[in-house]
Amino acid sequence: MSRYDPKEIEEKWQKRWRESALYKSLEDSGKEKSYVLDMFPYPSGEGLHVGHPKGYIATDIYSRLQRMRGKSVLHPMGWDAFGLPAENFAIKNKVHPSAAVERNIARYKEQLGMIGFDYDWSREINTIDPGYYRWTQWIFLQMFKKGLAYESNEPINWCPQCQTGLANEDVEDGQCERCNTAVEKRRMRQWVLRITDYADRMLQDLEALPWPEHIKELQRNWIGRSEGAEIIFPLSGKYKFVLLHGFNGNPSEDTYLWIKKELENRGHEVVVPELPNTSAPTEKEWVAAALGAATYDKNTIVIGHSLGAVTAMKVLEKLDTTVAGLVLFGGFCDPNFLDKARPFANTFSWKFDGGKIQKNTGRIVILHDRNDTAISRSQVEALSHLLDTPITEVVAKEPHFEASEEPVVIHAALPSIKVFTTRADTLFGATYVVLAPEHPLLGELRERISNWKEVEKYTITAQHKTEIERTADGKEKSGVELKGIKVINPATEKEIPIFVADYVLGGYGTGAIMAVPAHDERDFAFAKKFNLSIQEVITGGDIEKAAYTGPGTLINSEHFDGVSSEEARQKITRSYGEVKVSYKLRDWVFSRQRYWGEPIPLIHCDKDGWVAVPEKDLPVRLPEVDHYEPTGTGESPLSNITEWVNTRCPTCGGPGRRETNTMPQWAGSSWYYLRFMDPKDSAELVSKKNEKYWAPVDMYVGGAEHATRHLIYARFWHKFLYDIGIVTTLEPFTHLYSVGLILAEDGRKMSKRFGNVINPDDVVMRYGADAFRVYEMFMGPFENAVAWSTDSIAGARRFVERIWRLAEHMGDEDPSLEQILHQTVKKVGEDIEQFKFNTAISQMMIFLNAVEDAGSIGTKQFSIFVRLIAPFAPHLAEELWERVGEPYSVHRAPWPSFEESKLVGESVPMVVQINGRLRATINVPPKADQHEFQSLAEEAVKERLKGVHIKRVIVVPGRLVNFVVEEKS
RNA sequence: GCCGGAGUGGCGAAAUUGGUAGACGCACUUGCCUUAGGAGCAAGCGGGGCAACCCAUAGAGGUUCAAUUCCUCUCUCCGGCACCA
Repeated sequence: MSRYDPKEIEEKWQKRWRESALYKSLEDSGKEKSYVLDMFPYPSGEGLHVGHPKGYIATDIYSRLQRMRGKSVLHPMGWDAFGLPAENFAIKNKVHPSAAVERNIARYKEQLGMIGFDYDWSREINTIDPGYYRWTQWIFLQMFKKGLAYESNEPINWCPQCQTGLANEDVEDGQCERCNTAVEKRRMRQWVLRITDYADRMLQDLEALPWPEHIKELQRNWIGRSEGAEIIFPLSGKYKFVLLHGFNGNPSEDTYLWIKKELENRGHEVVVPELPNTSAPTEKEWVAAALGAATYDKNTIVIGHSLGAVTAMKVLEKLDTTVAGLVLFGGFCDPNFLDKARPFANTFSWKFDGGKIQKNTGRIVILHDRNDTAISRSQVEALSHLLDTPITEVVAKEPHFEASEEPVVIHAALPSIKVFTTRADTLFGATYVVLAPEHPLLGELRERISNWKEVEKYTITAQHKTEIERTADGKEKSGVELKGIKVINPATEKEIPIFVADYVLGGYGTGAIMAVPAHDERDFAFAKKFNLSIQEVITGGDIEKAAYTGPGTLINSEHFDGVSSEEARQKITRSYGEVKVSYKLRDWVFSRQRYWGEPIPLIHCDKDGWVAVPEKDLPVRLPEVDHYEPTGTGESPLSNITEWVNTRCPTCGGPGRRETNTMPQWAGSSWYYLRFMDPKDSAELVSKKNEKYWAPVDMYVGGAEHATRHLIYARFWHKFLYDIGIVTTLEPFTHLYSVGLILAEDGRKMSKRFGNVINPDDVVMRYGADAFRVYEMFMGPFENAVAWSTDSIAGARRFVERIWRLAEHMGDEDPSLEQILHQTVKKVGEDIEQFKFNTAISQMMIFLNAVEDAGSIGTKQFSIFVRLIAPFAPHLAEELWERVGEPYSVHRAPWPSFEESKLVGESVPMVVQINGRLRATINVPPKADQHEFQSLAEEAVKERLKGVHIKRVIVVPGRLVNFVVEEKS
């Protein structure tokens, strides 16, 4: 037999596999399917190092086993080529990203090709392909249409190095995950995806997933659900309310009477003027009547319902003074109603001076009833835009707030601070309230805050701090009291002070907390520093020394005294607040101010606002440009391409401007696994038929670093696609393993920087692909991080060569090998299923040792063994398969089966113990009965049992006999 | 600080309804073969002891005839989150 020459046989079989399309995936085979997937790479300029293929080898072995088990296998590969890594590489090397990507992909394919993977390359996809990103854009549009994509101006993370906004998930320790630059907070226009709407479902469905526990735990922590209560702390002070009724209304309607009574009960003054000619109102008459009915000053809050809201705005336009608040419920600023036209469309002017209204008003509230029958969403959005005020969406008791009681209006009318707490039981101990520096109420109350300058300075400083500075300042608390205003603790009814402090985060809960210094460590530190009162309300600690955060019994809490904190939490929530759930997960900031990404398919029209690009016009192609460097201004480089930006509004045909931000790196990878099922389909994202056949991914393998990014995003998109009927499974990935890192021989991470990178090409050249594959799988448990060892790979090569030489020792079937062969068949199959490749290989080594001891192996036995090794060393196995005269290909040969009866031999070793200590090992027939085992054991240790008293005998059939003895006295 | 996971020879590790601790491999030692070997073959390889045996799975306790495995406490390492109310 010839010398083992891996290069020769590997090239030979790789060519043959390619030419015979051996690994082509078919959906109409009538077979059971198995979808095995690797997290597809972004093709970086550095090429692969030996760590990258580890996961690919595992899926390759797994998918080959599935194929031999008679399944129809989908094991595809593609490229995640949009995003910062590719773009930064291109900028650095002064090439166009698309050219760089093309070059890098060619290199990757060459490297992957050498290792002998069973990918079906006819299904290759690339996220930068317009035929692909057309569907990425399409998914975004479906989200936009469902209100899951929204425009926001909240402060977000900004990386000054990459010059783009980032999602929460892209920030690690306050640094940009890509370039480790400290991120800043920056207020800018963004598209944001409402991933938090799916938080609960993602959490719930996680439970049943058979994923590794550590990955599930990472996701749970990242989503960070906590149940608590929202409690309203009203601002102290008395107001005069002017309540303006609507079209066809009058002051004695139940709704208005009820609102009036509720406010008066709280000690406020309420005026409800009767507006004239209510079935044929005119702006002139109504505004005059409203102005004449009351004096307006800084203690006035104007409430307007429906047309009364329009009147209220007109009133405010005319005032020279500032009022405390403006509350609009069922309001609008154009007469395009959902249901029917109304006669005042022409008797009111629909021009408003939004700036003036804002200037004349402290606090503006726009209440919109989700079920309103007259007011459309776009009408409220226009109103929101006019007054630069977010919409407060609620569900009224009756549509358009027409029930006899509408508590949401009272809540909105009274200036108050809503806090989120998980410790409602400590409400009586809340001695102050703290707002986050971003809290909108600060600006709204500026007229009434006597130290506004100081407060403003603090908030600006706090918001300009980077996350690193904010946490580096550490546990040292800072903050400023809002002088001149106070809130009322709803439980104690006492006035308590309000602070602004950056230990309260704007993005979490309501951005405001009730501070309970006696029972919260942070509040305790803050109260000590500012000398605030500390009120103990839970027994069990010593609040002189420290906050007590444990459970206990309530004290100083009026009629709740004596109740356990557990129980009080529910009771107090019920009395003073409502149950609420908060998440650490933030909505997904989805815009990037960079060139190399999918254009967001929206057009802005002055008349219609943001309009979706019609589906027939997708994809919105990324324009070819010479200069694509980031602008740094917060605008995407695309904004400079006027001929691309300027377009027509798809709705009205008027002038429109394209959205110039692009999508983040994670967009294309959030659904790519679906496209592999049907990569060429131009009519559908994925055809119903193919989705039904292949989905979900049965086995998914990739790095653990994706647990809180890609795997969260993909699960979110999948659930959305489920909701709109594109996919039929609740989860995208059934089984998941995270691949353990391969470290360099020096124990550090492999990196160009350290000069310790090992290149797979060199390893394959020297040891062969099969030895390389076996070595990587034998290094240790799949999920462990292990250091590369050149010494050890020689062992893998030795193993491969010993198998090669086995072909020289073919003879008659050797019955002595039967038992161990069947054991090996069983173990290798089971271990591959469980990703325990290291023990599968060790079992094959044990078998090989046994064959060498026996001196020869039968042809049939050899053919079984070749099939076992085929997933691990596919080239070697194919060559040996051919040499023993079996028909092409071993990779389509049936996986061997084992016989239960052959797993056990004529005799089995059994342990004999005395007092639990090993005293003999004997061979016994496996099927003997208890007494036989015992007497055989007794015989073996006869001498030792002389002169002792046997108290007890434990017999584990076929395994062990233990004599419990004591010295005869 | 909180939440996960782990700790077994010189090294990677194996061993689960509790039942021979260290399989398999690397490195190492000795010998054989060889002009030569980064090849092959044979033997050895946790510690102590001439031996019978004894000790040993991070440490301490416990349950059990029997514990790497179950329970309690402590220590160390890795990963994640981190002022999340």
